Amino acid sequence: MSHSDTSTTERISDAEYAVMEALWERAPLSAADVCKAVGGSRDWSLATVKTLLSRLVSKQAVATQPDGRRFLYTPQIARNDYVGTESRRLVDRLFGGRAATLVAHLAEAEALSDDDIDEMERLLKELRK
Amino acid sequence: MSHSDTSTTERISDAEYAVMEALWERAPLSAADVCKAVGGSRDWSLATVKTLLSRLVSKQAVATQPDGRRFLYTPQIARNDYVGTESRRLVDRLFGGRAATLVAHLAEAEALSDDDIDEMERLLKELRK
DNA sequence: TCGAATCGGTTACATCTGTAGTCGTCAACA
DNA sequence: TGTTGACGACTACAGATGTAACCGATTCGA
Repeated sequence: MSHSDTSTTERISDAEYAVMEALWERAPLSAADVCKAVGGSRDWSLATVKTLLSRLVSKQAVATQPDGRRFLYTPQIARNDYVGTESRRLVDRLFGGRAATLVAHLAEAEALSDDDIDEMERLLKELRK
Repeated sequence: MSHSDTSTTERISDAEYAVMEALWERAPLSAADVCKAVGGSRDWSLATVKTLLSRLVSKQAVATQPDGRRFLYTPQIARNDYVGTESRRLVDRLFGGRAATLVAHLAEAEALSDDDIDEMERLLKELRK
């Protein structure tokens, strides 16, 4: 585990993840802000958002910072770390750890755009350097 | 959705997935067989395996076929379809649908072996054809 | 200053998930 | 032929998850 130990890896649920997205996007937010921010994708009541936020706080995935009346919430885990962990999980689970197999599946499913292909080639060239 | 509509996409849980793995591997199996087959990774009682199997049956992810005394279970959804759907889910959720971004993350996390890189390059060359 | 709008915290509750025990049945063995 | 196993079906139950109402405190507008 060479990287910064990724904190106490408590799983983040789907709904919780949507909240994290909002937080990663727009720095420190109040519960109401988050509610508005995710309003597009999910139609949650403020109460729901507050529940998700407290759960994330217990999981130490976000930290609170008092701001007079209310709290401002800030992600405690980097989006990069989370995304990395999740990707790895999937690759391990579904493809025996072989990322190439994942790509093969996406390819077979025609799930790759020309841009995707271009970018991946660029990436691989970079890696090979 | 060009492929055979992937059935009523009921989510398959982690534990259920382990059972599916066994079934995908060794064709039609009895509950006891499955129990033995997954014995390596998970240490489940036969009862647990039976519960998971019935849930999978309700979800129409596996079908039963009477074999005298017992049932034989067979996957109803192709491993390829499942894996494809899950990969797509992840890419959509975490990378805004851009598979290249996934690869970028795996790369950054040094999660790609040389073999992975080789194979991906081969794949991409193939796709570009 | 008094009521309305906010806040965070607490409680609620149905569903899903992981894990397993119990029950009725039927078949095979003794 | 009666007993013991093996089976599937049903039941159980704690923890996670999705979704939200209620409550007490506070602040802000009238």
